[in-house]
Amino acid sequence: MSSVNSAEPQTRMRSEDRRELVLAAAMGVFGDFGYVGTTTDQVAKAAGVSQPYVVRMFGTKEKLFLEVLNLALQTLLTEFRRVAAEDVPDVPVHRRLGLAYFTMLRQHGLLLSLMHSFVLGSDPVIGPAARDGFLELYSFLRDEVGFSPQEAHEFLADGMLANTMISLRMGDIAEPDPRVRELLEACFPEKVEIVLELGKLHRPGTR
Amino acid sequence: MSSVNSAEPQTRMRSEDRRELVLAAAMGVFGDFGYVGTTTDQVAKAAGVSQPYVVRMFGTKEKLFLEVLNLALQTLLTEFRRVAAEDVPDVPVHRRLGLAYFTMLRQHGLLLSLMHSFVLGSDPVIGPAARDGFLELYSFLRDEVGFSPQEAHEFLADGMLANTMISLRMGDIAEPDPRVRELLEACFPEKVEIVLELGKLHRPGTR
DNA sequence: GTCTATAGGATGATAGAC
DNA sequence: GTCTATCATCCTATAGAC
Repeated sequence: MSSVNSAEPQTRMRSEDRRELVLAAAMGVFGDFGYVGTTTDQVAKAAGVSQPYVVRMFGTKEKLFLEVLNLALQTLLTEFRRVAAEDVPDVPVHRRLGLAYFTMLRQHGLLLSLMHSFVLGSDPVIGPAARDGFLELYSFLRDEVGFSPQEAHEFLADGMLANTMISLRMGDIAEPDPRVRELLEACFPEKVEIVLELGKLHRPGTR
Repeated sequence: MSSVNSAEPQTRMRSEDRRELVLAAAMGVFGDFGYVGTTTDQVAKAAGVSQPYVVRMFGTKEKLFLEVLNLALQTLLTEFRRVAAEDVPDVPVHRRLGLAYFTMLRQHGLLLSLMHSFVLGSDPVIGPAARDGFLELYSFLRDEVGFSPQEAHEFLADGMLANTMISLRMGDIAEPDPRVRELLEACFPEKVEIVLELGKLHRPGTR
């Protein structure tokens, strides 16, 4: 109810801003360690606030994850919509979406958090949310992009394979196996470097 | 060092047998809840032994998971090898392997445990093991089956999509959305029923 | 809006008996 | 080979001050 006093110390922010900040941090941490593997304290540290404050803002860790999920999915869809609407001759939608997908990998944790939710189908709360999200994505491909069921199938399959290999940190430098490169080359020509780079960047510290 | 006394009570087993029993139970539980989400006590209950005994047998929860992983991968490869060796005219290897994959879904937790490991790339111990496993699978497809990189790509992509949708419990009855069926139909014609059934069967109790 | 202190509830692992 | 008892740790969430 009180308006923001601009003379306050900088550590004080409008709650909207702090919320976004914490959400972004949470997305990164959840992406690295998964829902169960993530501690509200890790999120707090990543956001530069105290652990109880994180809980205070979102109620529970579960609700925080659900918000992250929602944010990730909406961001993905928004970007897809933007790209799909562009009218680029010579480059089919299919390909534009694929490129956009790899661009999203730069948003730390976005696709990884989604992937982690997909694996939580057995959870009574997160499971239904994850299923809804997956279906929303499918419906987008069918209704808005105009993909046939088969086109959607192929697009999703490639997406899940990409997610898996990013989650696996296939680019981890500890793996000099030439097979890694061949595998990535076969799966995502032109995008090998991105995956390899992410394998290095996304190396979180030991818990 | 002592030989088994057959007069012992039935609750006493040869350690090899008990080991296999616990491993099988662990595979199921890990498949449902993931590595972090699984409790050694859940495994113990599923196997009908005490929690400390589970730890005693495998040292740590981490080592137990690594053994489950290894077992799952070897079982999968063994089955693939068997099927690939068959000489069935009119049915290409590609298709035989695909069918075998869905057959493996019956082994509770086998593919799900593998999937959960793939998502743990950031873990300093499980990550490398998971990467090795994935590469072993890829090498099998290339070297033993004779797939081209592109064929391997497609096979793996479909596999990961299948894993994802099984993990998501897409067949959950709480989701009567007709879209679910269309999606499954598009992705895995002929295998829709299996996926739906598993969505129902694999509903674990609340934790 | 944000923090410190802390309660309360798991959970992995150890000790030691049978 | 298997169990009971139990410790030590960690982690979510609450209470309450500033």
